[in-house]
Amino acid sequence: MTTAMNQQVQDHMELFTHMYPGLYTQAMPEQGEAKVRRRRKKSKGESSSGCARKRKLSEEQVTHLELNFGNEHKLESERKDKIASELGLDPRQVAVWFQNRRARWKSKKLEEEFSKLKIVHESVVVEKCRLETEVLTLKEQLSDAEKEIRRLSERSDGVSSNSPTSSLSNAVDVDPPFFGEFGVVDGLDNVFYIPENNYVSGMEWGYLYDM
DNA sequence: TACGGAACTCCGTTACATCA
DNA sequence: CTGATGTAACGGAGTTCCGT
Repeated sequence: MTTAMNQQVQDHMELFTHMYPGLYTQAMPEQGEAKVRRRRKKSKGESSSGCARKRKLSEEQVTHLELNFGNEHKLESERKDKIASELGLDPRQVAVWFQNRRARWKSKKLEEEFSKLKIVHESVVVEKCRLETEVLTLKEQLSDAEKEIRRLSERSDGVSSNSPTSSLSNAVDVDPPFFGEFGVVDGLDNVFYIPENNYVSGMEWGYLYDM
């Protein structure tokens, strides 16, 4: 359909609304009838049998409603009547539009919230994987370190005066261990290992020594 | 204070229009 | 023609407010 035709149809519809303001509410019961309302039934061929119905609001009406919705999502009675009279709609239509708009807004908001949470969840999963890998690596290193300690202590059994422990300890007192080396603070109970792929900054190194 | 009714909300659903 | 999608409108249940 062309734009001109669209405009023509819209104009026609607007005129129609002004001429028959009650048309779209004819199926709506009065407030007192609320409790005896029945489920709507299919109305096959209703539109083709001369009983014209306007299903879509005009662009102008929607724009005006959107503007009002942007200001305030809730709709007080006075405001509803005002908007309805401004747009030539039934107040009930305005109320229904706001209700549906709130529902759309809510579901959109939920979708956005879901997307955000999904991103956070994905990054947490990645971090968890990384930490699990790190734990495995550290366990391996710990096992190696324990083996090395055992080996050194076995060797030191014969040479007590010049033990590797004391020499390692002396080395630590002078220089921090290079990456991939063992360090010892206050004896064998505090042997630690600096992996080659682990960056330890000067500050962190200081904390290690403060332990 | 308790109660009933009007008027509102939300949720789920239905009916219809439109489009690919 | 048909299925998917968007949206106006409905039905029901719950809540709030107000008069009696």
